[in-house]
Amino acid sequence: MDERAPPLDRETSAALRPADHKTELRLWLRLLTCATLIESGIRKRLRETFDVTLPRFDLMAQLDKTTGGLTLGELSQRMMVSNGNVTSIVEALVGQGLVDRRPSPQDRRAQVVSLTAEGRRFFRQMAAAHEVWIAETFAGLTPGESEQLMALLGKAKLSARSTFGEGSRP
Amino acid sequence: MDERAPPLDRETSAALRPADHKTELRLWLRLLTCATLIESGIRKRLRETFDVTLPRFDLMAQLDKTTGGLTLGELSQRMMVSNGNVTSIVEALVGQGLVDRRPSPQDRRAQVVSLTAEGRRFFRQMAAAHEVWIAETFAGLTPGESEQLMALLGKAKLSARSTFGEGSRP
DNA sequence: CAAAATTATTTTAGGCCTAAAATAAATCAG
DNA sequence: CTGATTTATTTTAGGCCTAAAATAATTTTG
Repeated sequence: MDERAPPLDRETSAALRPADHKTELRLWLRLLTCATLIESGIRKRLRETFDVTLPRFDLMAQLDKTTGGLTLGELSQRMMVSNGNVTSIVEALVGQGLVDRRPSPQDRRAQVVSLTAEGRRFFRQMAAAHEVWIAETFAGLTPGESEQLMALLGKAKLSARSTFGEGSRP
Repeated sequence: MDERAPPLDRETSAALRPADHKTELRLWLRLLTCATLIESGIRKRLRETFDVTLPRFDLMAQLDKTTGGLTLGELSQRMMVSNGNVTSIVEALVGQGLVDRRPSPQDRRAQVVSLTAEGRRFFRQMAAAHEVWIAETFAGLTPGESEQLMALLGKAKLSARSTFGEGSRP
């Protein structure tokens, strides 16, 4: 009996070899590069123009979207950062007088955070500039392309969520 | 003479009002959410499976792509992080015996960093798992969609680079 | 009701990250 | 060649971030 294995055809050997996923890898790197590039740019402009950090801006943005404030836990979930992290950012913003923090009337464990009048004024000013910067960032895409990108990222988000589980932010 | 201004038609009033860029804003938030979601997932798996941090994995990935190593400056540029940051990550990896650092023969200011044999072995093992995780992450997209997303992110990258200036990584 | 489990937050230890200042070596200009 | 500039890295000060442990209040369960 012939002991040698028969030669494998192309399909079979490809199926046995661990599939390579270079395409997905490149896609991930490109997505990450885009995000990092924009994030650094925005961070720099916020610092230079308003002397504010990006996490503080983000936190204020969450508060500006609501009426009546948010608890630390809600902030943590929406910002997709850890609980303890929110504690310290809020601490800093309270120190700057931009944010208010008081115990929840319903739940004595919880703290409700909201923008002060000054905080809201300041945030709105920053938000206006921020909006223009972001528009500039994507100016190289036609409206149709932006729409497509939005849709594809929506699919990617669902796909990623299903592999890594819920990571908050609706 | 009639003192009242004539009523503005829809086009004109839209042109006078500062344009709103809610679409681009939503696009940016979605891009950021995707990146954060995937990054957190990968970070967690790297920690649980290999007890390694993402920045260390990234640094080793850069080294694995080259022969002959990279200087700290090259690493900093390719990883899109600050110089001082690279110094400390390399420091940690040298301590773990995964990476080698020695003065450049050409330039006495520069240090050349490369993977040790153990580092390369370990990285290759991680890279195999990482590749599968990323493939899983994008499994919800058809090949055609991945290709489209890749192209659109390419345009977005160019556009962002042109507004924020070069942020390295080709 | 009281013990157990859950939930909201804070604390702790440690790593990542940046900007800006400080070193030190290489290159340039006269 | 020498002073001035540029380049590669390190150091410093401070902020962000996480995981895990600790508190404290609420809810669930037996």
